[in-house]
Amino acid sequence: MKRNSRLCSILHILVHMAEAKDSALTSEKLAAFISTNAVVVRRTAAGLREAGIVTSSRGHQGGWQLARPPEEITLADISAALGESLLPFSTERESPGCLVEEAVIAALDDFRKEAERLLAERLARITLADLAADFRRRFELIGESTHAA
Amino acid sequence: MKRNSRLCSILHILVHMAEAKDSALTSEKLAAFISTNAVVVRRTAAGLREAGIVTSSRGHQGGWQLARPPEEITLADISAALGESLLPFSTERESPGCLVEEAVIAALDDFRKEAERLLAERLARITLADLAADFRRRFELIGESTHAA
DNA sequence: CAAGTTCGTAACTAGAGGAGTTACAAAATA
DNA sequence: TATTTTGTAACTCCTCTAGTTACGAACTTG
Repeated sequence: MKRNSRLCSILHILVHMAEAKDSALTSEKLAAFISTNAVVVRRTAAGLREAGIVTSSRGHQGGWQLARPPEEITLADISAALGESLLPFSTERESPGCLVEEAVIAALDDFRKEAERLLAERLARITLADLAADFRRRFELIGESTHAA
Repeated sequence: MKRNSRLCSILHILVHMAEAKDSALTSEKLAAFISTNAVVVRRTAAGLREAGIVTSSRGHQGGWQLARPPEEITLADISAALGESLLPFSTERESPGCLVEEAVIAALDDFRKEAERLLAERLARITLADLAADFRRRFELIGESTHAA
């Protein structure tokens, strides 16, 4: 898993979970989908579990599943669960008391607030089911997938 | 200068330049405003110069100035000159041929495109002159600034 | 023209952050 | 009970970026 591609990787494995329907997928299998390590998957997926997006179970036949139907999971939910802002610029005080800095920070904070609202609104329109449907459309057109769900 | 605060820092020194009107500010002075090193300022400001936002001159009385009136410099110009997307998530292929991945990447790329358009549109509404005006408003209210322009 | 300023840039160091890895305990199931 | 699988801590490794040092080039002023 390369840098800054967390959202992309997570969506990838979540769509695989959506396709797997009622059977659980192990961290090991999920990790293979995105060419990474099982521990990395558990680590990241733990955040999704806390957000109520996936569930995990141990032991035989254990693994990961969606906690609710993919129609009810939006990209906004997932993005929020990852806990990082999509706009990761920071507005930290460097020169306490400088009024120029205060004006700049005020403007940027306003912008960030508005921008995050806009982005979340857009992301909330896309569900995991939409992605899964697009996958199936591609599958029917081309007829193969290197690693089937 | 702390991580991910480049836009904020750059705006800070640009507003100082706007306030300095026709006299050039040295890298040394600009660096002090944002508690960093003169070389770091030159490095970053070089990008702004290439984008036609600032000019630099060497020797006595040399330093940095805005290349055009602050009314004509928008935050969108500056953000673009910094060369980094405000949405730094990446969509790299991990599993070539996987149709799930293709569907995810297609959706994210669409989202990114639309999001960048929206953000640029918002940033284009704010000019350096707006920030400078807000600074002066604050200055008149409180009446002091720890490091005057 | 000489002295002093200031930028331009290359080269290196240092530190932070995140992924990858190993190891092992805990829980679940067959 | 044996096996599977998650949970998590601890560590290494890699990459990115800021910070720093050093020195040459360009410019101004007296």
